[in-house]
Amino acid sequence: MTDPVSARERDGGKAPTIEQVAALAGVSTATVSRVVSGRDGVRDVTRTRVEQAIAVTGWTADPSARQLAGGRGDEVVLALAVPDRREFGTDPYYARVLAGAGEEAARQGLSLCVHVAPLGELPALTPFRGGRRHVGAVIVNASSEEAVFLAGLARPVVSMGDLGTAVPSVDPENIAGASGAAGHLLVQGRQRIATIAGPRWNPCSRERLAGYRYCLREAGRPEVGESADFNRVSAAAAARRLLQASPDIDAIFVASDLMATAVLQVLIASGRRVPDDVAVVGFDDSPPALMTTPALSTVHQPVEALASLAVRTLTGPPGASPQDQRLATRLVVRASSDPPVPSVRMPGALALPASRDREIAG
Amino acid sequence: MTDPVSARERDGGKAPTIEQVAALAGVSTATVSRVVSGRDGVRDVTRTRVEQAIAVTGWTADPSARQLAGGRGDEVVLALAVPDRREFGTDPYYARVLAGAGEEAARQGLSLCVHVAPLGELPALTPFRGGRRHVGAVIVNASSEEAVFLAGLARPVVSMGDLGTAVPSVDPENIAGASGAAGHLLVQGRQRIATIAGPRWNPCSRERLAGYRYCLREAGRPEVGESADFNRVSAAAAARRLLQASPDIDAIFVASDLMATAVLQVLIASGRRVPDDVAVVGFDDSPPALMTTPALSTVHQPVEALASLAVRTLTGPPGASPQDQRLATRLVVRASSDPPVPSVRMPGALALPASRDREIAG
DNA sequence: CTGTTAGCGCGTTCAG
DNA sequence: CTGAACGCGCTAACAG
Repeated sequence: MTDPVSARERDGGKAPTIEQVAALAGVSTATVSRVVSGRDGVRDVTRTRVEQAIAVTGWTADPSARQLAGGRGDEVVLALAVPDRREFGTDPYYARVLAGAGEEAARQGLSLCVHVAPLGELPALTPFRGGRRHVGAVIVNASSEEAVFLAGLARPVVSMGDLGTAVPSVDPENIAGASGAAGHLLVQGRQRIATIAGPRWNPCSRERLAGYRYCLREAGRPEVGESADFNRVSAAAAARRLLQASPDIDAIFVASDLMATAVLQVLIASGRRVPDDVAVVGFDDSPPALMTTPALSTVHQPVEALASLAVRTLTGPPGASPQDQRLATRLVVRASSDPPVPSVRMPGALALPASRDREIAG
Repeated sequence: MTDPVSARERDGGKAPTIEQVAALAGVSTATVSRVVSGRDGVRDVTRTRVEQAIAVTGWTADPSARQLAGGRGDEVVLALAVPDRREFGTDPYYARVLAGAGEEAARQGLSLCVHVAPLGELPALTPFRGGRRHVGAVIVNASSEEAVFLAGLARPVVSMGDLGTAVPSVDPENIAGASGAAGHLLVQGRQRIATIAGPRWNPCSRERLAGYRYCLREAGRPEVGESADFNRVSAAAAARRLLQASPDIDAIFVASDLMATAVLQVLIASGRRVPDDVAVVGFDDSPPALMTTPALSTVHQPVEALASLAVRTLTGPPGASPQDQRLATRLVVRASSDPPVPSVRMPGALALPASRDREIAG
């Protein structure tokens, strides 16, 4: 669209090298290198001459050559483990992770390389077999065994999802978020609040379950729940089991919005009204929460910001960040849990802890 | 999870080089290179010795060094242009593209680098500034001006979305798909069939509009429609305008499922019943189509397969593929357009052209 | 069939 | 403040 094309055309499709730039500027390649590296110790006149030569030739340092010669990497790896390959395209969570990580990487002038592997097979991915072009990797859904292995390799690793002390991690405040959602249902006067939890192997879903339990226990209410796999099919099955076992529930906290969309459909198919008969609150605040009728109440988690933070942790000075960084969640009340049941209210019920939110689209 | 770690630990964190492998196998580095490149002209005994040495050391060729020396690239670039950065995490289309492209790249032992740019700024992305590590780029939402520019660069480029003769492209059969959707509504006896089209700048949405128009014109019916931007907010606004201008419509073909979820909500909010008063058919067969109540009828397009095909076109011999490769779509009838209105039926109506599909979850 | 040699393009010493 | 020389790890020619 500007110059590089003509530059490339005239020399027969070959990219210019640092040597040509140096020649054109009347300096040595070392000086060009100093200029582009932003190092000091170059006279202003010289620097300007070099910069002009760079502009004229449209030269860009070849990443391969730069890295071979000892330069730092210029790619960050995003390695996602999924139970099923299709899950990547199906669960909006991953797209949000990618959006956040990609934006932060771009801001730092880095490329983002995405790799998807079956659960438990992260270490087999090519990026982990070395290569100096990677500055490090953000890993998603890793087990702690995989994490310790990967942490033993040369490059730094940050996990999305707490893995103990194996590697640094970033996470939403799952316990507080889940407990807040359950509290919201409690305050409405809901009597029998169930949960549909995520899979056991996932640290986030364990924490959300813990938050739900904590809240109900404090309130002296019985826990009732099923667990599912963070996908719609298994969530629908779990919801059916739940209704079968406890037909009298009047609220459900679901560990992800994607699962909640399926739960909603099962409830409606069973003839129940939402929120009148049963209230539903999800977790994530992902796009599907706005697509259902009624729209889903949910616990907002800042997935993009978490992914971005993970990348910054990777590229920042090693050991500078806390072991497990947490970002706040926020309850978003929509039609699926609003208005509260008009009947019973808890004595001394608090005001609703969150603002209402009734957008139809977005 | 096996040897490389110990290998890396004993030599002080430095990766082994081809030279060490060669020494251990008692051959020259050139022979090791031949073995890993799978070239013939190596005695079986020698080859085996080398392979053992590789296994023992846990060596992997450094991609930077390999490329500097003239080897082929090992990354494919996926460059997506979006009107708004957030759209990447919001529209399931992109996740599906990524899933398909990533799977194919992995199958070929290549890495996938994802870059997102604002509409019209694709050429500014770093991958296009050269670098021998890329085998080529798949571009999404490029304009034809951008495409001709990018095609002028060294590496091959394939577009998702027809761009004329600028670059090779892959596409679903938009016209047939859209026309089939409209035909499905026609056959049901729907009287006033509207459309909500996608943005003008997008070739796919232009083709879908053309398919809709073709079908209605053939049937001698009036066209009525609005256009929106492939997002929920603008689709909801378009739906409201449509209902205002033509309150008597009884069917809408929407150019994407994401938009259709918003249209559905607007219809319901307006007091209309779906499908009884108004039938809705979307396009894509993306996950959101299954999340609504009623579930969305839609035109299935094989996004993953298209992305995979785009990658194969890139990595295959240049010029070996047709300029614009098309993959078939398929109408999926769900509750939002089923059953047909019981009232009027067209004389000589055909049988429904597609199988029914009533899954609640997936 | 295999070894030797010569770069690939750049960062980084070390002299000057 | 700047330049000359070296080498990163590998592949591609050519010899043998």
